[in-house]
Formats: sequence, structure tokens, C-alpha cells
Amino acid sequence: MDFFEQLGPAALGSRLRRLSEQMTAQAAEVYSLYHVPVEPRWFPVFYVVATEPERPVGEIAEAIGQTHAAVSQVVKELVKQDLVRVQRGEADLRRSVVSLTEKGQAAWPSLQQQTADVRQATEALLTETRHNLWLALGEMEYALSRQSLASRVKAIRDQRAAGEVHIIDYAPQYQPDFKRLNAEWIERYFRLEAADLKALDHPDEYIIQRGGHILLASYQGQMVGTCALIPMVDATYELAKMAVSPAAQGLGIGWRLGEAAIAKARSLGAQRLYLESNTKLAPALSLYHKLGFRKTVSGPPSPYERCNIQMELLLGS
Amino acid sequence: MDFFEQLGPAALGSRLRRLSEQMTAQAAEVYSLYHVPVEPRWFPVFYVVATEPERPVGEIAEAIGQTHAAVSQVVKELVKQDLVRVQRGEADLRRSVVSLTEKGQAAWPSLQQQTADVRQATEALLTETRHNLWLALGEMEYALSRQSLASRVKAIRDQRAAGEVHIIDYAPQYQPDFKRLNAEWIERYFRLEAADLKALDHPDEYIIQRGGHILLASYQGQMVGTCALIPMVDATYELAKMAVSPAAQGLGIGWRLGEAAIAKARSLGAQRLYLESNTKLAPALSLYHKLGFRKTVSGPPSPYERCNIQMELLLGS
DNA sequence: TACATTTACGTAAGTACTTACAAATATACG
DNA sequence: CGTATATTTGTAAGTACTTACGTAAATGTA
Repeated sequence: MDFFEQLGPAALGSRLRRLSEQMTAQAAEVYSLYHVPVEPRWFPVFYVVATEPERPVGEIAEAIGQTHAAVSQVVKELVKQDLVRVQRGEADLRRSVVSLTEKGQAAWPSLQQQTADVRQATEALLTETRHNLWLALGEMEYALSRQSLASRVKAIRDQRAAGEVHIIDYAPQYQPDFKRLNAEWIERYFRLEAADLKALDHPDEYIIQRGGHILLASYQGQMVGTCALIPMVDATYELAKMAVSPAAQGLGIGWRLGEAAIAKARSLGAQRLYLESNTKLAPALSLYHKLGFRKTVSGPPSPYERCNIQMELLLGS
Repeated sequence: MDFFEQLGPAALGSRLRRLSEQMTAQAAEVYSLYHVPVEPRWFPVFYVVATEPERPVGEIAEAIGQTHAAVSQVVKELVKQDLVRVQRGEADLRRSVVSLTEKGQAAWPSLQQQTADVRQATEALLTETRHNLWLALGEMEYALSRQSLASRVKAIRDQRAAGEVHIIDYAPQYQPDFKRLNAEWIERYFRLEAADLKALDHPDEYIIQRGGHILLASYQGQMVGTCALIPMVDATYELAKMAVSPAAQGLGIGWRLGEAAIAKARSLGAQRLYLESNTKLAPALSLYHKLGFRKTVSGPPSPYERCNIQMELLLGS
């Protein structure tokens, strides 16, 4: 059972489940000790109905933090046991208003007694420990309500990943990566056009030798992103061939590439960046917008079929 | 959601489950963040197989605190995903030895990375709170391993019940209770005999007026137990008509009645108590033994068919 | 060496919830 | 006032485990 020790808090979820299952099993024993005709899993619903009568299913569900479906099923059982009765709501016929039957009323005092005993036992248990589980649970729920575990983990991963992402300049040996990364997404959404193949197969000839630049992003020893700057007229560069591998998306690599490309453009004396894209590519457009690009209509006609939106970023001086 | 506040620690189990479900849901999100072809519920098994290769199913189950059936099912899934491979044990053909495939090996580093990130996030989360959940869980598991919740609750209930159990002397208005309590168990195990009916219907005539005594136990306003002392020859009294209502069993009422009867017999100058019972009634025999009764063969023939064992308790002087 | 018992495992079914979907009723909107 | 949308509930199916049970292999016993 050293699994939990080895893993430590990374197994917090599993450990919580294990203890909760243990408590559930214990609860079953406690119930058999008292002679109450109520099963442990019915308790929350029964408790709410007993303390606040005439509640509809939905409200009970909200009170105990379960779904209406679960409550509906438990109520069905309780009706079968003749512990509660269900009536249509008076004002709203959709509602199922639940209240105790005579048998339910009769069972309530014993159940209250049992609950009081369990509470006393648990409270004693909690004072036996140095770290109070009840308070810890409350604090943990509060902390998670402020920021979920998933987003906390993501923040840590992103921070770690940032240190492992490197933006490097093109070199001929990267041509296969450059082609693969671009072909991957183009073929997913559109189809490769002749203009694509020329640039992807011969980036040296069609981009570098014409005064352009290509940047690549590496992560954990693999090439996971690219983008290119291609000179146009009037101190304008086109930002093109922006691609990030699906396996590396969500790491902010597009942003890093974009920023690096803008910095490179500035250092080349560019006054303006221009790009073409497609409105189907929502995440890409949102990235461009965050980088400062805005929609324009002044661009030249595109050689690519798939382009239906043009954007620009004025760099000032 | 004031259900948990109202109930307090009595709802500890439910609250644990709720948080564990929340964590499970968060885990699913975390997994989708990393591009690992492993589902959250596979993790424990995968982890053990990755860190300690060539483990049979049973050992994996023990390490992660689940049943072998659960592990068997997860392994089946993992085999379908080509993440692990199963071989027959070399020395023991019953064993299913599990090890990682190449694909599993390939997924392992990412999973390790993810685990490290989750651990870091959770550790940060734990230091954010005043009461450390991880330590509290450990302490709670330890406390429960020393004494289960059920037995703690039972101790509290018994203590409370002891104050509510009263042993009182017979009065004519208790005749229906006296009859009901005895008839209840006799009819459950045997059948009512003529000798029973005489004593149960007319205790005044057949017991009290012959110098005998009847004790009753009341609990929460109800009569839940009886026993009788019937004079025999030679300063011997028969302990008879011992009965405790099934709904009140486990509260030590039999013990209280027995002790009261022994005290009463002493005060009457009895030198010996005698009783007849049946070997089918194991709990009753164990109670008599605890009260000091021992098996004997010296008794007179019983007027009751159901009796096949005789016991006595010498009171000394 | 034969036979009963124990051990290891897989499969089926149960459990206590969930999500997904469907039906009935209530409300909003032109 | 009719129709679209929202709300409330019940039912079915899924989930991630469990318990129960059956089979095969190993072990103990006479």
C-alpha cells in the first residue's frame, strides 16, 4: 500500500475516494446497529424532507448537492418503502412535492438519535487528530472554488513549458519539420495548394533568398511550431506559415512565435505586418488579435483559395 | 447547500465523496490537457506496472488498494489500448504478469511529467490551507484503523442507552408486555406450550403468589425485556422467561436484567440459581455464561419440550 | 498418489451515483 | 393568442468501482 506514499499528494483524489468508501461501508454497519428502516444512501433525501417538508425534487437535489435524477430515484425507493409520499405541486403541476408518511414520521426520531450519535463519534474522532479533516475539507473546497485544480496544474505546466520552448532560426535541416507542421493543419482543414507546395518544399528559394525569415519552436527536443516572415512592398512583411503541432497546442507556442516574428520584423525595419487567414480558424484569429493584428481590406488578392480574411499590424517607429 | 453545515461532521462521509468526485472530474480535465493516451482511472495500475514491472494482477491490486477484479478489468482495457502486455507467470501458470509495451514505455515520460505537475499543484494547494488535508486524511485513516467508526458510534449509543434503560418490578398492568415479549421469541424459534400459556397469561397466580419475582426493562418509554425468578427447593431459584425485544437487542439489556435478577435472588437469600435453555440459542447461552452460569446435569426433568440444556450459578453466602 | 483445500484470476451482476434524453408543463414574446 | 423557449421531472444508459461466483492451477494431507 506504499502507492500513496510514493505518489504523495498527486494521489489526493484516489485517497479521498478510498476514505469515503471506507466511511460508506462503516455507515452501513451503523445503520444496521440502529433499527431504522432507512438505508444510508436514502439519508440525505430523507433528512431534507423531514426537516423541511413539502420540498420539490429539484430543491432537495440542490440542498444535498446531488442531481435531480438521483433524488428522483431515491424518492421512488422511499415511496416503495412507504416512508414518503409524493404529490403534484399545487401551483405548478410539474413539481413533485415530497413529504413524510406516518411511517416516515415514526422513523424520524430514531434516525435523529442515530445522527446525533454519529455526530458525537465523528467529532470525537476529529479532535483525536492533529489536523482537522472537517475544516481541511471546507478549506479545500473553498480553495478549489476560487481556482480549479485543472487550471492550477495548467499554470504549473505552462510555466515549466515556457522554459523548455525555444524559438530558433531556420536552417536547411529543418525543411522537413517546416513542411510537416504546415501540411498537418492545412490538410486537416483545407487542401494543399500548388503555392503551398512550392514554399514548403523549397523554403530557401521562395522565402529565405527573397529576404524572408523562418522561425521554429522546439519543445522537449522536438520541432512543434513554425512561422515565416515574407517581405512585401513598402516596408511590409507578411506573417505566414504559422503552424503549431496539435500535440503542443495550449502551451502558448503560437504566442511565442508571433512575438518573436514581430520582434524580428521590427529589427528588419518593418513598418507593417500583414497576414491572410480563414474565418474558420477561430483560435488562430484570436491569437492574431491578441498579438495586435486587426482586420483590413486593403490587401492584394491572395494566391491561396482558403484565405477569406486579411489582417494587419502597424508597427510605428 | 446548507445541508452539510446543518449536519456538521455527521455528514463527513458524504462530504468526502463530494470532494473526491470533484477531484475526479478535475483529473479528467488535467488528462485532456496533456496528450497522454491514458485515462485517469487507468493511472494507478499503469503507474505500478511502470515503476515495478512484471507484477501479477493480485499484487497490483494490493498495491493500489483495489480489488483484483478492478485491476483485471483495467488491465484488459490497457491491453486493448496496446499500453501493456500480459503473460502467464513462469513458475505459476495462474498468474497474469503485466508489463509495459513499447507504446506504454513511450507514454510513461509524459505521464510522469504530468504527475509531477499535479503533485506540485496539489502541494501548493495544501500549503494554501490552514488545515492540511493530506495529513488529516492520513491521521483519520490511522484513527479508523485503530477503532472503526461503527464501533465508536456503538460505544456512544450504548453509553446513552444505559442511562435510559430502567429495570422495574412487575405490576399487573405489565402482564400484556410480559406475555408479548416472551411469546415473540418463543414463537420465532419454537412453539408456545401449555406451560408457557399458563405462566404468561397468569403471572400473578403462577409466579408472584408462589414467592417468585418478575423484572421488566424499559427503554425510551417502552417495555423491551423481562425475566422471572421462580422459587424451587433448597434455596434455589429458577431464572426463567428471559426475553429481550429484537428491536432493543445489542443494548446490553439482557445483561442488566440478569444482573438485577441475581441481585434480587441474593437479597432473597438464594444459594443457587438454575435455568433451562436450548443450545440453538447461542446468544442467550453466551449471556448466561458471562453472568456466571455453568452447565449442569443435576436439574429435574423440564416441563418444557424446547429445553435441552441446564445451567446453574452458585451464589455462595 | 489421490483428493480436498487454497490461491489467482476473469466474468457477470450489482451499486450508487452520473449524464443524456424525453415528456409534460410553465413562461416569454411577437 | 399561438408558438418558441425554459423549467421540472422521470427514465435509460453509462461509469468505476464492488461483491459473488466459477475455473484452473498450486498446495496440503492422508
